Amino acid sequence: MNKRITPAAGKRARRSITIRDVARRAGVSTATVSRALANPDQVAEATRTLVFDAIAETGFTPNAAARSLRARSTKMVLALLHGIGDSFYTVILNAIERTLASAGYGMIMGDSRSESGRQQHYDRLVRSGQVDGVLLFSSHLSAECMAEIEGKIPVLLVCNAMPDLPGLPIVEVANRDAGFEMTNYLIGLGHRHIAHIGGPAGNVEALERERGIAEAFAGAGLPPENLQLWDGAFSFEAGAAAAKRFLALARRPTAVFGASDQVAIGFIKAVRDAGLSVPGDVSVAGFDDIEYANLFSPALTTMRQPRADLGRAAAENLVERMTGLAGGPTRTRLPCTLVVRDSVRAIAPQSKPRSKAGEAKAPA
Amino acid sequence: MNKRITPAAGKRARRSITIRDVARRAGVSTATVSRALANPDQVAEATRTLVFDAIAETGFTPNAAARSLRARSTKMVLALLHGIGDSFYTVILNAIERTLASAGYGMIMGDSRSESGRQQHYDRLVRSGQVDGVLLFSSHLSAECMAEIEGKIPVLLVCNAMPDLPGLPIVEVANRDAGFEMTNYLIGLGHRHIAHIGGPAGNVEALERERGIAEAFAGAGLPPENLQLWDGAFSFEAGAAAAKRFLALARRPTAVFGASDQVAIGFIKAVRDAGLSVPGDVSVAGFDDIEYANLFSPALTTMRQPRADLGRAAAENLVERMTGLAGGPTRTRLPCTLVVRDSVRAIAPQSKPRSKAGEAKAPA
DNA sequence: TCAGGGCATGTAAACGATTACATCCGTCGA
DNA sequence: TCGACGGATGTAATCGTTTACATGCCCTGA
Repeated sequence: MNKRITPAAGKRARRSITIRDVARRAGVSTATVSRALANPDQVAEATRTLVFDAIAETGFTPNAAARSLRARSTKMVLALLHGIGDSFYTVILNAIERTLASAGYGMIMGDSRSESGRQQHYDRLVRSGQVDGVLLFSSHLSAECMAEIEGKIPVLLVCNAMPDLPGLPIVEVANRDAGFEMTNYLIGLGHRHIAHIGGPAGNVEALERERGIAEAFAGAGLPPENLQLWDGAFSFEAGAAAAKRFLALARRPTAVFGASDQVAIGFIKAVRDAGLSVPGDVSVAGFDDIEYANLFSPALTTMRQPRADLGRAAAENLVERMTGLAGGPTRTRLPCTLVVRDSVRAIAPQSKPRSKAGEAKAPA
Repeated sequence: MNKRITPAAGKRARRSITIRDVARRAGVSTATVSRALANPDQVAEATRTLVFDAIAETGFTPNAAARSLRARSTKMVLALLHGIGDSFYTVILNAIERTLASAGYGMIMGDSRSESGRQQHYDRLVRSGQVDGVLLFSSHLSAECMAEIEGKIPVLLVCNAMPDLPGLPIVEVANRDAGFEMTNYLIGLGHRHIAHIGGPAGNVEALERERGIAEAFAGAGLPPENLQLWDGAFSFEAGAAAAKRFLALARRPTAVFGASDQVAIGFIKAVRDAGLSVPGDVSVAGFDDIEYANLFSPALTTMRQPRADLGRAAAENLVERMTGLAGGPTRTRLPCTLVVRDSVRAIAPQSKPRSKAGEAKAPA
């Protein structure tokens, strides 16, 4: 009953506990142990407890490498970002990790900034069969790599459509609708002259929003020249740059809509440094609803992206694909919600002497 | 010379390209291919090019599972956090990923919040030999797991000393010095009544800082009752709670030092909601220098933690341990730097009628 | 001429699981 | 009573590398 430890045992590098040890101890074959672990109801009740006891006594944990080698599956997912530091993604990642873990998957995090052959590093990672699935946030694998794993390893885009990868499934936000709703809100508050600070050049998500913005603008019968769509980026700096542009304008928009909260905050800071007040002199809306949106002064009116939901949806969708269960929808769009705070205000009705006789709502 | 593809080849699930294929193509043995890859100078020049050509032609990538199984090393590291969403850690993680990747390691990110057997999940991950090293941020592996991997898999703490795990190597910031320096700075500005909003109960890092604070206070010959060390946490809410406490005080400190920027911001928000101004009525300093410290109004005076350096140091240290190269120092403390912005101001010399005759410096 | 020492390479045994196939045994229906 | 069947288990091949050991060769020094 008691295990004797041979005198030499302490000396030699102790071999790890394998399925054989368990099998021997339980008096069964390794096949039975493996089955007891993978399909418990395939082995007889009595044998099963025998096996589980032996496992508990030996402290056995199946070796992941051996398992992967034989079963051709690693239970790992690669999440590839472009800059891990971006606080927007952390909430999404959090939800992804949670969902993956409860499905038994681990998450490898990679950053594909191109310096020092980083992309090559992650190419190799997936080509060497180290992951069962890939989540692409704002970055690519190489084209060859994508071609090689096509049909073998599922790839899913998160919040970042890629025009050059049309076939890939994607989980994102209903960008058009979000742009539409925010613009309607601004128009409803009396704003007739609006600017949007866009995302980085070519960003499909931001373009979609602009589409929604333009549609709302046109839908309200406002003249297109009153809508300015500036190019930008999702950064603070882009907000500051837009502010410079804004301040130089002879006739300034009464409301500015940023492609992200960071942009909006950067804009507000810069515009305030120039002596203007927000929302006194100009209303500013953001996008995303990051943590600081509510802590900033003025607290930011913004469109909330349901980041936890996005993460969960992405992970669930990917898991379905990895387990071969048909796979969820190929394009998932979750709705945003308008969050009203202090950085946007209704416009005083002393707006420009209007030549066209439009509406004439009574001010509050 | 040309490879003929058998008619059936398209039908059957195509076997992956193995080292055998390369060996056959190059006319050498698999051992030679393996050697050409691992120790290029062990094989003759001519053979080497033969092998590399064959690799290029076949598009071979070594299978990670097989390699790990045989070589007993996965080139993977687990970074275990307690809440991935914490923006403080993302910069550190960024640096870690960068450093690990350039050393050929991948990074698995895990969150050990205890819900739904998460800890068990990551215990299993490391026990199954899936990683070569572990970085612990603010969380534990189970005690049994720690015992099991002791001496086999290096574990390193990052910015989070654990009183119950005394033996582990750690990379952190020089907390005592940081507390000391900030306090001296405040005292130098004329503050004689200071409060510190501490970290969560039992947090060693925050306690170290308090030690530095108390030493600076005592060193300046100030009465200990003028220093208040409140318990708290690193969150916004903790800042707001501290504000409530602060506002209820009959005689309020003139400077409040938060254990994190989030705490400081939470404090400022709450105190301002109550009608006070910062730094007009009370000076507030933070800790960390997160991104928003500079964007907040007033821009936060704070101690900067060199997060990128911390990450790099941690990763480098761990890599040394994993490769068996003796291993870096067991306790690394990087210095913080004082960042002066707008939330702290020199105190007007109309301070309380002092009973004790202390110093009598001339005001500026 | 030959032993011996390197070097380059090949042979084949691991690594530790999964799983197709074989085997055994008890039961049931005819 | 016998054959068929099916459930539980065992046997052994397999996954794709790495690496200890063996081999063959050339060269050098005695």
